[in-house]
Amino acid sequence: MDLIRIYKALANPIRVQILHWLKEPHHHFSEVYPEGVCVSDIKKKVQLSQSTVSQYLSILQDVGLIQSTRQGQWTYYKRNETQIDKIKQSIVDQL
Amino acid sequence: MDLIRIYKALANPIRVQILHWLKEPHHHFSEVYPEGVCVSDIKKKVQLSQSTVSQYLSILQDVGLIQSTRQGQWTYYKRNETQIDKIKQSIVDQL
DNA sequence: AGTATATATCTAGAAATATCGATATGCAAT
DNA sequence: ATTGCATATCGATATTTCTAGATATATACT
Repeated sequence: MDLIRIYKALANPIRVQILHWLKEPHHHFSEVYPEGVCVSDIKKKVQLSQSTVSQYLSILQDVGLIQSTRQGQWTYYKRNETQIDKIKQSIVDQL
Repeated sequence: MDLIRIYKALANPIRVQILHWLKEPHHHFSEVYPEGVCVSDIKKKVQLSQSTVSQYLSILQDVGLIQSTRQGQWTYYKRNETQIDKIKQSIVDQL
């Protein structure tokens, strides 16, 4: 687990915001599937282009904070709580 | 407590390294005072210029991870464990 | 006063990150 | 096959971070 890359992923307010929304998706998105929330619904809530949102989600996924499921033309993203718990533990241990 | 600024401060391997050395300063530095370790001793261990090291320490201090004590011409730095514990708690709560 | 040492600050160029528009890819429906 | 979405990727530019050298500041010692 590369903590530096994780800190870099978290060093952006929008990415942290997205992570926060996904904590309680039903409070923040109208359409929530077991696989998560689709990119365009996340895009609606941030004032950023589709390409930026897609990249942000990739960055979060690359370090394990979220996971994706492709279904047809949609990609659903949700938090990877198991991994997040490991990351938290690692931060607490290492910091 | 501004977590984004904290994540930015931590998004650099050298700064994290310094923080780690200061966890057990006696294991990593020959001269350790109750006020901490001086800048030039830290500089000796990283292959970076004095100005960069000084700036890195400022960044860490600005977000509360370390604290400094000026004594004569020396500035000693050490971890701010109280604040670090609060930061850890905040990360665990927010993430 | 003059010199040496430790640290901080300023300025600037290089490297990395942010961000967008355009394009590509893949799927769905006609 | 073609059209229309949803998402991903590419290429370019703007912004931020990294990093060093030069300079400033403060202290210590002759």
